[in-house]
Amino acid sequence: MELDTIDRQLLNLLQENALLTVRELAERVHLSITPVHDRIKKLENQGIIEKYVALINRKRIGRGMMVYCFITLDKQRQESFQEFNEAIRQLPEVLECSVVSGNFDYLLKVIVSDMEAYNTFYQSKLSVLHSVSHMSSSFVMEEVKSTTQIGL
Amino acid sequence: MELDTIDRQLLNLLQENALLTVRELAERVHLSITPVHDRIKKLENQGIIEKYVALINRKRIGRGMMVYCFITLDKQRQESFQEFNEAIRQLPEVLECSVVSGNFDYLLKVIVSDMEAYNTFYQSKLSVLHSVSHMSSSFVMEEVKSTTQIGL
DNA sequence: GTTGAAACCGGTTGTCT
DNA sequence: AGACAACCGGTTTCAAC
Repeated sequence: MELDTIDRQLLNLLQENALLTVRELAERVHLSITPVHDRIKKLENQGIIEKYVALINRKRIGRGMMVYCFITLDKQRQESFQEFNEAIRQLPEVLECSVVSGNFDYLLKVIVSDMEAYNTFYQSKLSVLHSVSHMSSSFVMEEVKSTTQIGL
Repeated sequence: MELDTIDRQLLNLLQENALLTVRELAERVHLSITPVHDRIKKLENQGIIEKYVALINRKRIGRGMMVYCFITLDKQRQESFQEFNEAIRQLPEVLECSVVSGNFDYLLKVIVSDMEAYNTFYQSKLSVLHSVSHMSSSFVMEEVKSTTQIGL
């Protein structure tokens, strides 16, 4: 169950590039192919490695705008959160949504093509949700860092 | 340069699962292997597909805490932003960092093991940066949605 | 665009130490 | 647990249509 140094190295390498061959991985961690193969399968079966995905460049496919959205719900109704969560999961523009502590209830990361698209999204998909009581938007002007790699 | 329906389908499929074989992809988009192979290579060469990575479950490797951090810089000094950007890129705990519009300058997504680790990170790595003038933290209590897939 | 063939390479498995 | 070898299935390239 516990990860040793080799496992951590493998996870670091695979988070960087999932196409590395078992042979290459084996060379980098100074083991032979078999144990590396077994370790990777184990990490997959344990659910530590969740999936392998392609990351695409959003700007090159016309998704130049990224916006963080802060939302507060009307907490009068008990079912507000459930309803809101389910609605959000259906929206492809929302890549991340978390319930957070602080001055608002939710923090969303939204990706759209431009300001016009954001306006449409905002007015016809977000503000339309009954449970929303307050919203505010913060537009991304520069991405200083963006990675999926959890350092180990 | 423009993406057609087939390209978008391929990107959707590969964003969901990068291990799909060319044969499987070909079946799903109703083409033969050759053009699908060529299209994928083209998307890679154009930089539309940036990389293939393994996504790992942070909770299963002891990174149970996620925090959004809002930072305002002291703008007296011209070089503040450059310095801060470079410092942030070196911190493995910071997965995302953006310059944003609104009441603060930066929004960071930070991943650590627990509150103690966050406290250490906060005090010895963030507040230590000269350019920082104000900080506030918002702790993630529930991840409603978390995906890398940009819907096409 | 499609099909089919060939070469090559990596994953996978079994067996050995 | 790690090393070695054989097999299978995939990718990749090519030719022809």
